[in-house]
Amino acid sequence: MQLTITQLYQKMLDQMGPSGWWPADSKAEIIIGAILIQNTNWRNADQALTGLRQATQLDPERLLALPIEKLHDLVRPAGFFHNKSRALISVFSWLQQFNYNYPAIQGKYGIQLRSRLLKLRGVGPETADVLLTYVFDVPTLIADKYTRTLFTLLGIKGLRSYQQLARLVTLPDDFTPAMAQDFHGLIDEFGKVYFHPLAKFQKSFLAGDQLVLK
DNA sequence: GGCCAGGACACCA
DNA sequence: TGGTGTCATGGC
Repeated sequence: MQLTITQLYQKMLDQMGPSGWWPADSKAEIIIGAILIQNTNWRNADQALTGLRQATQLDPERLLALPIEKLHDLVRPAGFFHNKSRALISVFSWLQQFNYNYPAIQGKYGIQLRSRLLKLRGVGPETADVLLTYVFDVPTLIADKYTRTLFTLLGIKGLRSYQQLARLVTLPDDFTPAMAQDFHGLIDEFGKVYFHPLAKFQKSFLAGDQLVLK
């Protein structure tokens, strides 16, 4: 059957229940997790997150106070430890200027917030959208690999890159932050089950569905 | 032992 | 704008 974005979200929610994403106890933990998970599996990222929690309680000030060698050692299990350590320092140093007042930052930058986030070292399109959605409560479609795979299987063509999907699709105006957060969680949870291997999609509750963009 | 996992960036045409 | 190589780790 034909589904709009909103109907797709509703169907996934009905079938799967709320995703509970992003699983974290604080904004800082979401930010750290979003950086550690870049091109890495969650097992590796979680190892690094656990180490950082023991060392800093995931407190930004304590993280920024770590000697660089110590930070490298803690981030190492997540891979790309040079890049990710630098990204953590870049993001939290910036946030520190605003005393980690997330609503104030969102208010200051408004719709320019995404482009501001993209200037931070180690923050690309996907991480920026994750931060917008889960840290700043700005509903955003996170056009990651799972989302592109799912949308492609639902009949949308030309989604080879992040930008291609991000340009093509934006969330409907009636999407609340909670809905956008849950939607991304549902897509990734779905992907982990049904895209290994790809053929399993044909046995899923979305088999045969087509996505219509407006 | 090769392959992959919820990217970002520099460099090139 | 779009394509390619590089950055690192741990589990399967």
